[in-house]
Amino acid sequence: MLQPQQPITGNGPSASRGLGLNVHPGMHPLNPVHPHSQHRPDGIPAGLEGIENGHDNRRDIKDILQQIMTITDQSLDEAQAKKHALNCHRMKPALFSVLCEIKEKTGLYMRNAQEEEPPDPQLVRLDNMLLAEGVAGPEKGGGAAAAVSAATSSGGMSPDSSLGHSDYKSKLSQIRNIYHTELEKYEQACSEFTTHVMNLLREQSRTRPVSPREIERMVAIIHRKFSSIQSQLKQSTCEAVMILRSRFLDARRKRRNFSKQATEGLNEYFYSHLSNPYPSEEAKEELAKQCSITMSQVSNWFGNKRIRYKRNIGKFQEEANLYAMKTALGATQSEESPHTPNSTGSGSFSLSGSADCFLGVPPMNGEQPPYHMGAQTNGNWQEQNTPPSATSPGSDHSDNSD
DNA sequence: CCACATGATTGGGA
DNA sequence: TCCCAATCATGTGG
Repeated sequence: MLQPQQPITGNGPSASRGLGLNVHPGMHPLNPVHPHSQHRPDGIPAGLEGIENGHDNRRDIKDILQQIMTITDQSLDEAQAKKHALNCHRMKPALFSVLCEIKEKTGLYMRNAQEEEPPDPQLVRLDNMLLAEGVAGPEKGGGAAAAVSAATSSGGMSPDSSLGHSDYKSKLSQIRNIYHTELEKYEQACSEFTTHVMNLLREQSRTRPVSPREIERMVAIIHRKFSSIQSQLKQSTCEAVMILRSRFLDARRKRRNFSKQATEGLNEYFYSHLSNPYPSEEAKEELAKQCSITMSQVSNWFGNKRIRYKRNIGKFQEEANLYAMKTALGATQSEESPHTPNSTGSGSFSLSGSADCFLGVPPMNGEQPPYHMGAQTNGNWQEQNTPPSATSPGSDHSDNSD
């Protein structure tokens, strides 16, 4: 493609002697001038004897540039050879100084002002989450276990769910392993690529000015690129963990009925405070402790209970009677009831409790509802929506609204 | 498998 | 923030 009329395989001595930095003042890196301005005939070095004017000089440089530009089109061997030839070319120092000049003029040196990259908040979030889940960070095994135990304790699950735990843990460690191998791969690729680029730059620094700062900057750019890939890995790992979590730990999906004692305790409270079945914070806490469930579960339970009781009082008559009897028995047998006072401000729980229940529980059979729960429930908490009596065909609590 | 029970979630209101 | 009401999703008994 290019036909150099002159041997580009200039020998070392001729190169250093020819266009040596000290020969052509215009080419001195410390005092660079534009390449096209170097046409002084008296500056012609020994290597260019035979060429009389600057016109040929320009041709010379043009040739070199062309060779450089086309070097990528050639095969590796070819390019390698050409590279070597160019490196030894007598005009190389001149080119170098010109490049220095261009670089200085275009201010490339200065462009590294912004190098403090702010930490990506998204990445930080992912890192934190992976750390919290026990995927990232040191192998402590505490992450998964802690998460599981937290979920269990809050769910009030029975120990039989430990089966799910081991499954969860093994799946999590699987994710963890994949994550770490991938991460390692990325890191290795990153460092390989970095060293490669650094070597390249170092080599290029022979022909063009490359400051260490530039190398640093390039390394930083490479790291940024790789870290964006890494953040994708982290993102997908997070997603996998979330899916795993939701599958194994989502309380809703893994709903467990409360234990019999827990339900009993809750029902006891409910029916003994039927007039105002809204446990205070302290009462909820107490119930939660007593039933080994969380406070929000207590709240949920009471919310569900109230609405379902209200919706179909007839259906709950029997249950109400049962608990009324229970509390009544407890109250009569021991004046001091074992559980804590309610905090509804209604004074002594035992009294109010039994009162609540007794008021509306005359007979023992819940079949006929001759008594009206609504009557004794002075609280208006259930008076509003009795209209849809369709749900309770058997119960005649239609008049409980008064 | 079906119907019902039940704990949890959600959206709106006060 | 609590509660209600509706709804979801699972548990359970027949």
